[in-house]
Amino acid sequence: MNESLPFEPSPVLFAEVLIPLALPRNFTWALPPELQDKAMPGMRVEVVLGRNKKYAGIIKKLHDKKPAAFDPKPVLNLLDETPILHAQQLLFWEWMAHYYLCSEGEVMQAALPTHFKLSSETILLFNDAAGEDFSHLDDEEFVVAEALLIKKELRITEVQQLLDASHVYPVIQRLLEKKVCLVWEELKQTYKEKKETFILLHPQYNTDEKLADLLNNWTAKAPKQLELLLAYLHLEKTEGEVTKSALLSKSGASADQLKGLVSKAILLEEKRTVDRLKSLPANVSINFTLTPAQETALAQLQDQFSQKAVCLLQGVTSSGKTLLYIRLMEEALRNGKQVLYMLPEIALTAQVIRRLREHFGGHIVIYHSKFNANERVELWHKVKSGEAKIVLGARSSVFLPFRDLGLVIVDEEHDSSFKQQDPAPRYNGRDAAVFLASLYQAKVLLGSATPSLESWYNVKQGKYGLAQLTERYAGIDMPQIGIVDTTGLRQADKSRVILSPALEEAITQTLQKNKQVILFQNRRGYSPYQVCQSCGWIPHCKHCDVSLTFHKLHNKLVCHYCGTIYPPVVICEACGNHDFQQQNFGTERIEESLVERFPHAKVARMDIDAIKGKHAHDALIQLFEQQRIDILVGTQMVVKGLDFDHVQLVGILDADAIMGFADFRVNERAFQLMEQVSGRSGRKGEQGLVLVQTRNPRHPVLAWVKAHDFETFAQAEMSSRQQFGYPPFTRLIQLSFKHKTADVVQAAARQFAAWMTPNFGAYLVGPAAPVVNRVRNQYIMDLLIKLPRDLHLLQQCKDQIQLLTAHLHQQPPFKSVIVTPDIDPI
DNA sequence: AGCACGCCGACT
DNA sequence: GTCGGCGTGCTC
Repeated sequence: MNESLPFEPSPVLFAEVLIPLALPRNFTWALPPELQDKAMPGMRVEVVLGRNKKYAGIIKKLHDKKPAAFDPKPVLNLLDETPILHAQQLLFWEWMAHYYLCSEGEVMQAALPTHFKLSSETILLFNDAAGEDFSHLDDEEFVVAEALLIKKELRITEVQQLLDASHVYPVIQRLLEKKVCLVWEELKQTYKEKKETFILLHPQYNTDEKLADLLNNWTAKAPKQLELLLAYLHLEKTEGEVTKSALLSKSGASADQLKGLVSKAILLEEKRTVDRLKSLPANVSINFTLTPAQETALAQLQDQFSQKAVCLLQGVTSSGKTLLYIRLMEEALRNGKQVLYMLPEIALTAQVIRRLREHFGGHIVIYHSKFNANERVELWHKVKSGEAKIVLGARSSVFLPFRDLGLVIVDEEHDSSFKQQDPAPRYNGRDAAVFLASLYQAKVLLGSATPSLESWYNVKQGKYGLAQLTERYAGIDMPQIGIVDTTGLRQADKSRVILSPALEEAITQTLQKNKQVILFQNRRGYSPYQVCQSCGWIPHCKHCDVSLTFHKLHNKLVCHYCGTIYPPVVICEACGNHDFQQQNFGTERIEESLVERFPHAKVARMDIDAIKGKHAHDALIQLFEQQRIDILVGTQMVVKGLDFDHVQLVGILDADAIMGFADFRVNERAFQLMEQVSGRSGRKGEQGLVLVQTRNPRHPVLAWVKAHDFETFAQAEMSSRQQFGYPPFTRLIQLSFKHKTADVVQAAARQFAAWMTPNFGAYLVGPAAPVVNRVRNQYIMDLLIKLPRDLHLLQQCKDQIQLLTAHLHQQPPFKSVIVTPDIDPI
């Protein structure tokens, strides 16, 4: 019966496991017989890596090929009974690691909620073999040894409580040497279900009669308890169920009074597991009609989706793109599919959420950076089971384990915040979403008023479908744009002008009409700093090649690159003078001068410094919506995801700061930004006005913005991109080399470039030192590669980069040079 | 990412 | 003479 047949599948013996680390390749563990028929890809396993470090890894593959080069260690445990993700996630992670040149472990690290990752905790075990003779121990060692003898094991935190927390490690070290104890690592499950105590009426009063009996015969004693009981009965009637905390806070009773009722067996306490994500009724209400223009666009999209996986919806600001999204989402829902709606984090405002909740209620879940780890685990499960139908989230929501994804919407698709900059994986959420969708045969809708040139190119190539909305909703005109030439204008103190007379006049008029004003200030290059009045010296960071930003609120200097905080400078390091001034050209300074000039207007500031936490942001938006603020000054935040009905005037205070960057995307960014900003002006009722202050009024971008002419802009920009060999006509890869010695990075980068030259010499730019050439005491060199659009060449180049990086690390002088590839840098 | 091993400087 | 710094390499 059980003889082995020649074609019988061999038993699965090994598991390729992903570990949340930047390992160069995936590792393999052996599955002990008792786990072999339970293990499945996507389940977490407990494994030991190295001496005794434990990790929760994820099984990627099961196989029976014994590795030749090493003897795999055994998997200790299966941590899940069912996989925590779908097969698509593993494929998605693999693609991302390959495409963005990082390890699958790094992708896993970014993808999984922290509580799935489990941290290991060091445990001290008593070594029975050492015996109980502690005479050779000093006082502190003795204390720990005694405790260990009794408890047999201690965690580090417990040892810290036993001793003076400052020096537990040396003591543990000595105990280890004297063999009194052993260490072991234990995996700690950090996800905790949320429990809440509910209050119930004791079953002995389960009929009205018995209850009435109890109330009628209440003794004169304990009137407070009677009061509490009545409060309970009221709450129970109105809310259905009563939690302990709600009862106590609403009745104002004390915990002791409740305890009294419980001990008399009148009320009962019961602990129940509850859901952290409050659920709303899950009904769909689509109760609006589309304009003819919207209907046409919707039909176009539906038509194109029959042939194309990705469509672009280009619609001018307030053309009602969201209504089309809602229609498509509803359609996906009707087909039993899930929807991922991605937008830039900063645009994920209460206003946007409220608007979608109106239509989809409890079908929508939100995923953003303010979520805590426990909430993320619960959301993960809801998405995996398919219970959550629509996910509204930022970049990282592409990692959620969709069961049956039917539609992905990437709103504000051009936004650069979809690209993750710092820790690997340096992925673009929009592009990753397109790939993810392909795994589910789902459709992707990219939406923007000012599409990225990459997406526009894909439309022109026929790869993406297109629908356009060229007029604003409800027949509002596009705002009128005025260019204010500030050349020659100077403030009394000779500093650059903040408010031109023209803008001041426009503000006055707008305020007179009881309308609101938004003033936009690009933050870059406008951070407050300290400067010596005698010699112009500016304090710099000790570890980075940047000047320090002055934070007025905390009266501190801060390095925005490494985060180091310094006290304000009093003595100039260059000339010894004591004459320091704070230059603050930021929104703060603008706010000050507005208050001065418009003393009766209510002015508020919205930037990272003024907004602490999401709630302050939402609160400020509400105040502005309710017209309790007249003038709102801010950075990017004021233009994303917000619609205000009474804004009549938008001022762009310094367009030169937007247009003056030395980077090939300046024009694209400038156009996008100004178009987005001006879109805030003129909603209900009349046409809005936008005033752009510049010293370069003939800049071509301004003309396109003035005409709201995306297509002409795109055409012009495309031809210059083509001419200079930039995306979308090429693919970029940026390599950063970092090392603590300037000469070493330089040599390494040059060496690397020299090795690349035979195959890719024509495409290299640099190596060169970036503008900020030292961060955290590491010198930096950048090498840019501009590849023609050719998938084979791209792959070849990536392979070559990985090979040469390994090769570089074999050269003794370059061993510790860090090489970071950035694919499709922004 | 940890962690151990190993080779050079500032102390008992 | 030793303690300890961190540079380097390895972990299935």
